[in-house]
Amino acid sequence: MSIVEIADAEGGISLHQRILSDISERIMSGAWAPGHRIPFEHELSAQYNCSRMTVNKALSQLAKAGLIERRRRSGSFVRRPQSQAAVLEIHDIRIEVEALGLAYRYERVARHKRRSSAEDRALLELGVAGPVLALECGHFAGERPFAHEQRVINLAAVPEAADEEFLAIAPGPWLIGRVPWSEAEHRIRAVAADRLIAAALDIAAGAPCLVVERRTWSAEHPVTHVRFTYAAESHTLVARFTPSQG
Amino acid sequence: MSIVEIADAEGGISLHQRILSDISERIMSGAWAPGHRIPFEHELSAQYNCSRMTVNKALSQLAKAGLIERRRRSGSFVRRPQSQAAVLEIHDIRIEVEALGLAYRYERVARHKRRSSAEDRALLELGVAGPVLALECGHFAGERPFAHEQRVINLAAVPEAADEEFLAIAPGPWLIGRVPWSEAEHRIRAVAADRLIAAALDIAAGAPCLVVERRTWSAEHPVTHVRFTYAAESHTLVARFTPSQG
DNA sequence: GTGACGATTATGTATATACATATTGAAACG
DNA sequence: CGTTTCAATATGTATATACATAATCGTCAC
Repeated sequence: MSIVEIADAEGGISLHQRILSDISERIMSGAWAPGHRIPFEHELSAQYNCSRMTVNKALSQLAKAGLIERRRRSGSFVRRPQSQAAVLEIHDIRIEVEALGLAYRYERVARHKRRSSAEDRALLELGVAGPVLALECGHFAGERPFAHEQRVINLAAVPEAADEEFLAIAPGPWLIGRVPWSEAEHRIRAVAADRLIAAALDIAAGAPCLVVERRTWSAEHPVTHVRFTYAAESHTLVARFTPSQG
Repeated sequence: MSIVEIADAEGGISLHQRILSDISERIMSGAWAPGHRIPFEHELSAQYNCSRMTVNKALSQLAKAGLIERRRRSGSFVRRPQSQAAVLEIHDIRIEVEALGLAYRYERVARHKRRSSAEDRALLELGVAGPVLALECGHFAGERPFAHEQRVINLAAVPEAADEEFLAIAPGPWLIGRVPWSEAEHRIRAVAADRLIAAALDIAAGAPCLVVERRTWSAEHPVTHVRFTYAAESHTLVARFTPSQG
């Protein structure tokens, strides 16, 4: 939960949330500039006529969200937000397509079980060779191709995947909920469609495409690498951010 | 012997953090699957031989982080990860170029002060007409164009910008630190280079480009809209996500 | 049966209190 | 004069307690 969300809920809510939103309001508006020392806990507890614990709860949350910095014996100070971090939501393609009011269709194009090639190992950042499942899938919005999916699953990490054909269910939704993932990395870039992608998306070769690659780890073990390719017009990623590092 | 002394001897960190990490460990590893009911506060406080408040602090943080869901009278349950959100870090272009080991150069191409056009108001999501500053800038890595910047600044929100030529400093760094921003939105997509962009980036017209658009607000007021266009090969956005531990 | 109602239970919030810890500034001392 | 020591102070963590709130369960009257 971001500070803004916390701050937004200003209605009939708990006292420590009110204190939190009051303070974040003053920081956001610039009334308390970076470096400003905010009142001590005992001052705020006097102002709000509450215990120090209640103030402490609010200030601790502000500190964890990165809005303020706390120093023993010195007090709490407004921080300047430094890293521009955006929260990028990546939705299920089915949801995305249906949100556009179009019929979603999924199609498994190809499925190969094999020992990992050097390329597979590079994609998965896998040290040793082992069995992998390579998948190629199409996602359609109405009759038009929406996205093309190329995926490699590390069967050492997800052995159950070897028995799944992925004809009815896409590998993304299948993996979610089955494999608890601990880390993920996205790479987003623009590319020109090669012949394979052009055919799959029914666009001209060389046309611009948005590529989203995702690598997922579960407890240090590489799970899967997936590359989604979207035709340029069909897709925009939207990310929102607030100055907090919540 | 106090609880604090025990905790200090075992981990060095605080007790509620230890409880928090113990639980999130079990969730991540899959030992506690989604839907699993985690022990009640009073059970955990007995297990850890601490007060309910300490357990409550840990569980509240897990709930805020989205790892568990709490229901009165029923208990706390492991949640299924639903929205795949990634933290997308967007760096200063200078930093980015210099990280590649290349010399950074900035160039202001054009600067116009004008009343906002309908297009400007659409970009800024501005209701009423008012003065804006339109800028066009080039960012270079070595001798090669790296990114092209097209920006509109709402002079009603940032009047000081009217007196700045932006010849020596890029508008991005200038704005950061001067305007406390409260919210921003990114849109990321792939486009084919039009003639203007092709000339600016020294690529062929129609070549794929990555476009990052950013809109910034400060306390409900639109501040700026900026569009960065990168040649496809020159740029990849990277986003990482680790389920947080509150 | 079934609907009303109260008991039970788990979480949510807040309190007063206590002691730990880090840091600052000033006093004491060699 | 410089260094050490110590007290003051603000935050950090934990406790025991209290009452509020929401949801669920069982009982009892109708």
